[in-house]
Amino acid sequence: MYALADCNNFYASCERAFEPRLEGRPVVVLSNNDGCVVARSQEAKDVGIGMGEPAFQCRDRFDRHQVVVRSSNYTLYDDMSRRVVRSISEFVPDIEIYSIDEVFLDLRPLGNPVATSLCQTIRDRVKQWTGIPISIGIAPTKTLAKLANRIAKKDPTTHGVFQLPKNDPDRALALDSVDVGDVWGVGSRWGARLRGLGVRSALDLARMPVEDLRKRFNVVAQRTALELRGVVCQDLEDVAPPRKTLVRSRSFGDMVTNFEQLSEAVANHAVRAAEKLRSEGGTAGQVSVFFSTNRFRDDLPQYHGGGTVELLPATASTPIILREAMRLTRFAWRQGFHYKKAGVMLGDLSFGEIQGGLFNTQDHEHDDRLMAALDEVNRKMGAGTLRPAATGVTAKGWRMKREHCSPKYTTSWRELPFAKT
DNA sequence: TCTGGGGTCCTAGGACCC
DNA sequence: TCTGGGGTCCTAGGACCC
Repeated sequence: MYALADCNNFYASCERAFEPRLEGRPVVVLSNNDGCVVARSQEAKDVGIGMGEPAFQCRDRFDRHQVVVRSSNYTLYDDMSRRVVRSISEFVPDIEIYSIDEVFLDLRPLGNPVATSLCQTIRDRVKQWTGIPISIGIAPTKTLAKLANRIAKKDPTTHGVFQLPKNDPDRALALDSVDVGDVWGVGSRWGARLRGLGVRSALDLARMPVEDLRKRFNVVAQRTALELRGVVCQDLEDVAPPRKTLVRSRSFGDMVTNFEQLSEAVANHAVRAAEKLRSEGGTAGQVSVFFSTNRFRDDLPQYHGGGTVELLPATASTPIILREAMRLTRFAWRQGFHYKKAGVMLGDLSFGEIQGGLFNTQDHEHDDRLMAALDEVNRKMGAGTLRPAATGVTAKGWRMKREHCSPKYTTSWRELPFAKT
């Protein structure tokens, strides 16, 4: 048996955990740049605010229902996520961290009869220790655990924990209650195509001939259907496979029309990407730069530019990555467009042993020591204390909007919450 | 005026190898 | 009348996830 523990309305719940007065009120959290709604409390869902809706289209509803609006505070959410995971690991050692708000649990070593009551205990403790409400679904495959979790969230009689029934008629009933588009692995495109074939529910999908799915869709769709039948196709990944790419990108607060501002933004992304890569102990064999205009502005000419170069030898050195990123930017730059977004992607990553080139006689020790010193200063004195001049000093034009951000309650001494007596 | 950011996997087709 | 067989690697596009 597997279980999926999923935090309810995670970002909104994090905001609430430190501001109890938000309990019972509609709360939404916006994406970077205060652009779209990315999390909603139950009350916000109830007044019809959709996932992913642009904030400016919700303004009236925000006012009408006195919705509490927050910019996203990933420093807080990352730390709260860590706390939730640590709490769950006290009870179940074999886990897979699937996303910032989801954890798969391997219940196989534990035996079946205790599963539901154990998960009920986990749910209560996580709430008590972190303030975050979670729901847990229990089933023989990950896809079914996802489905069971959905039922645990929707049906109040489950009290947040639902184990998929073992006997056939009851299980069929549960599967039939879930829309095919809500199955893990079925997105909006496949959902529409499946409905066109008369497949409405998770049960219909489970009963579809898998060879058909393989032919019409692909092997991923076939696996999804098998998992719905209780055939394990995806095991728990308790050690995370090394990442293959690392991206840092942002939309700009305002449109950018001149080269200096754009290259400043790219420089910042390059520096942050290199820092992140070093913090994970990796090196990159490839760096890409990309920038683009605002795709929603049909009245303006569109342009997507960028390029990629190899890094030989692979490196995580800020000066080298920055130099290459700046070269790519100069090369791909076109005058006369209104730019809205830029980013840097590091690829061909390796972790552990660095691949040395046959003709590489360069000495990296100097660079490694320099980067270690840089990271140490920034760790002690605050991010960005030491940085290349190319990253600029004003962030004019491209700085992102973040007008409703809560404090870093759990990671900054200066921002600790106060309890008033 | 205002529309996020960061990932993975699969498939098909083309280039290239012997 | 007639033009092999078997492979790998890379890329772009499309789908999915949170």
